Amino acid sequence: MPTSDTPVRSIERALDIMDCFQPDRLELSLTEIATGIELAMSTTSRIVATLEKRHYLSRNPDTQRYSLGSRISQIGALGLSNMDLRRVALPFMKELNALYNEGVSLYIERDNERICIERVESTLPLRRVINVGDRHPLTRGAAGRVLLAYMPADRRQALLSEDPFTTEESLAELRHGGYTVSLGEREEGVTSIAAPIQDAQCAVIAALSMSGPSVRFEGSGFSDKIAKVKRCAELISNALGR
Amino acid sequence: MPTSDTPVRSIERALDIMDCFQPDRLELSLTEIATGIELAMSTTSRIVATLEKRHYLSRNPDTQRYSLGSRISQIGALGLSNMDLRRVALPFMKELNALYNEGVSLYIERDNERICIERVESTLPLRRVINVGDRHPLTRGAAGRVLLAYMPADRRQALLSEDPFTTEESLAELRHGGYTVSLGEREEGVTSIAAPIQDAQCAVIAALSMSGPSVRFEGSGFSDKIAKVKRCAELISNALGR
DNA sequence: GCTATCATTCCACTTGGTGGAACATAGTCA
DNA sequence: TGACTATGTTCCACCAAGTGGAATGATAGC
Repeated sequence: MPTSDTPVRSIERALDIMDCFQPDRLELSLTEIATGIELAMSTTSRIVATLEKRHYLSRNPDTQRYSLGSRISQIGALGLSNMDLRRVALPFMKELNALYNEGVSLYIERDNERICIERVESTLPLRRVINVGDRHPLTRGAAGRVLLAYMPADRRQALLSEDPFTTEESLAELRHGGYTVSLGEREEGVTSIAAPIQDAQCAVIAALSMSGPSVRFEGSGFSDKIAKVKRCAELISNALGR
Repeated sequence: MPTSDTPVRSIERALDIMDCFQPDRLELSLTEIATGIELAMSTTSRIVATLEKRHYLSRNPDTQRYSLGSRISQIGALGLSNMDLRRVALPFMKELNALYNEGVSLYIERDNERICIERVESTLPLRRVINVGDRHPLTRGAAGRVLLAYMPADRRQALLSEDPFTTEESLAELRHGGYTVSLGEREEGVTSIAAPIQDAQCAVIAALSMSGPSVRFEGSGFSDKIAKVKRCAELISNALGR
């Protein structure tokens, strides 16, 4: 944190209020909250009302007591699913990046597209630039194909009918081989290798991809790169509890 | 919200910042945040620094970009597991309460004790008062016995060796019958009937209990009450996806 | 080396945020 | 049934917390 600054007091007080709620103190009265954070009732009331308005707290109409609101669950779900996945995956991604100095990225499926949620870039001047938050179709590109391969069949078929670039045969092959390769499908001159990442229930929740200029992927080292990408995805899956 | 009050502006701004993060915008620069909430860079920097200090946001040291912090996951988990269970259970609990006008409560296990996370009280003057947040042992009382019965055997045996009031035989009987009864075990003159609540994976995650003065539980209607408590617990389990 | 952009720090200004007091409501008890 | 207590709401005078513009620093790209 910037050294010259001090935290915003009102915001700290609001966070103090949210921190009052614990596994054994899921519901609190206004007085309990005020006592817990050692503030005047009027001050507490105003801050609590602000949090309630924004659904960070909710008030039980029967007991008039407060508990954490639905917005907490929403942003918590946002944090839990993707934050932990990214945090677990990042060290492995960095290792893979260090091996070849090529871009390594992590994709999940959202709204029938894939989204990059983490990436480690190449430091070489010629590189495939990828940004966290970038959205791409599922039907084109190696990482998209991985996510597509493990989708429910009806959803997959709907997407393939819209863009029949990939076939069910090649997706079956992917599931069998545990990886796929894209040669310039989305970007001319770019090669990508992608493999599935599984969670503790063996569900495919993400795709790991390594990509870069095709000129650097040609030659005898290609199958070594494939093996390393698959291995990296396996290591991430194991770290997630598979 | 109290009508005369206005929300605390600084707090709303902090919440606005947290609301900037979306499934496809997991990581944002300071400028992106400032643009998103239409505030000066200096103001944004100060608010962001406050949230970062409290781990509601975290800064990627490599990219200098922000994402939701670990504290979000923590309080989100607090909300998700118990909030949803309570919300799902409450309508059924109210129905059971309306049938007999006796106290109905919901318990989960935490740290080898049971905690009340929701309750609907009787309106009769003579009633067994129960408060959300109350903690009780697992070895005494109907709801505790339910949670005990479905614990891992080693943990259960450790608790039974400390307080051998209940036996493995009676717990086996409970598992077979799907309910248990307490006649004044924790409170003289109080009777409780409890049944297990299961989640989508059939794991017992909570105990439903109906309790009140023993004088109102005596007589021919008792087995009717038992059946209704079991049924209520089943309905809740089904609503949770079992 | 220069430029543009992003981020940090500083500080004068003002109004947002404060808490005490008054008031309202509900529950308890003799 | 009235007095008392506890909880929660509303009001408002006061002041310092919070603000944003300006200056400065850092970094990346050309």
